[in-house]
Amino acid sequence: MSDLKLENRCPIDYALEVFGDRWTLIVLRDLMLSGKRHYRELMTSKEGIATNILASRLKKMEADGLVIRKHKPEDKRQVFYELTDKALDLVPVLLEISRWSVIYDKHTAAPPELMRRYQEEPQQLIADLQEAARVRQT
Amino acid sequence: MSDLKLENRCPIDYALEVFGDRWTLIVLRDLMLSGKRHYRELMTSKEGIATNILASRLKKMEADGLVIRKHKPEDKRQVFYELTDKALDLVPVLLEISRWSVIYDKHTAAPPELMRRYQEEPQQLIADLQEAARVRQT
DNA sequence: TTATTTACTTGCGTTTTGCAATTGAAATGG
DNA sequence: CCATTTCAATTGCAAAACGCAAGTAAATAA
Repeated sequence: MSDLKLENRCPIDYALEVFGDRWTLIVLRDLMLSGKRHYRELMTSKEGIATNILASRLKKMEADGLVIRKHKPEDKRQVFYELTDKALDLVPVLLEISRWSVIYDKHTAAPPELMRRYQEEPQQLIADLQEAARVRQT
Repeated sequence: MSDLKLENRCPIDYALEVFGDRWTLIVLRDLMLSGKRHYRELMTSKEGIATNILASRLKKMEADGLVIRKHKPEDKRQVFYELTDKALDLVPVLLEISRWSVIYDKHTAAPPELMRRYQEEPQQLIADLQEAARVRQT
């Protein structure tokens, strides 16, 4: 309904539809690289996401197959968001973006050790970050 | 003035400020991979960018050091946008995003030959695309 | 000298965002 | 138990961004 040209879509265009807004990538970063899993944790990012925006983005991310919304059995109030393979496969994109930012932002706060590892053994770092994210959510 | 926390900025956050909106990445794609250089060419993207939005984005991209606005000597009406190294260094990001989209969008329109080359000799492909873009704008 | 092309700008209605207050369900404390 | 707190949102509203159509200025073409 919302998209009239489902066939032959440019890959950049598809990516923009899924995570091409100010907040989705911030949420993905926090889930994938900062180990956050709960709504209240995602609220604490220093970029200051508004609660209604966070809720709407998480809903869209679930619809797009990036996260799975689950309740904690021992406390049914609490919800945690599990990353799918589709989301975890964005780790290389996040790292490549970071590489670029480190070069061009003189005030960058990227962890030097992380970027050094990305330069020296990118494949291993990617696998490690994905594995770490997977372990967290079980 | 606009950014109060210039120091210690997350690399993802910096990237979002520079090209984290629906249209900047579309314009960069057209300039870098489709060989467009003129305003009128950028207007023809099938995503349908509005003329005022394109103008405002080009202005911001110039302010952010991604493009340089130049007049054609032989026709002073015409303007062309030259990519800086800062922009050309986003080629790996565009390719990595494309790699992801090709996997997860079943209606992808990515050129298969391009993606095959990216898999087999990524560094050479990146260099070739950057060189091709550089040659176009002189 | 009139028409056309090019690269925008302006005006305006619609949509999205940001902020604050509120809600409802579930757990916790007294 | 019953009141309070926690958690994950939702709602209402003002402000900003966006999308569309029309208009403008400078340069070239006819």
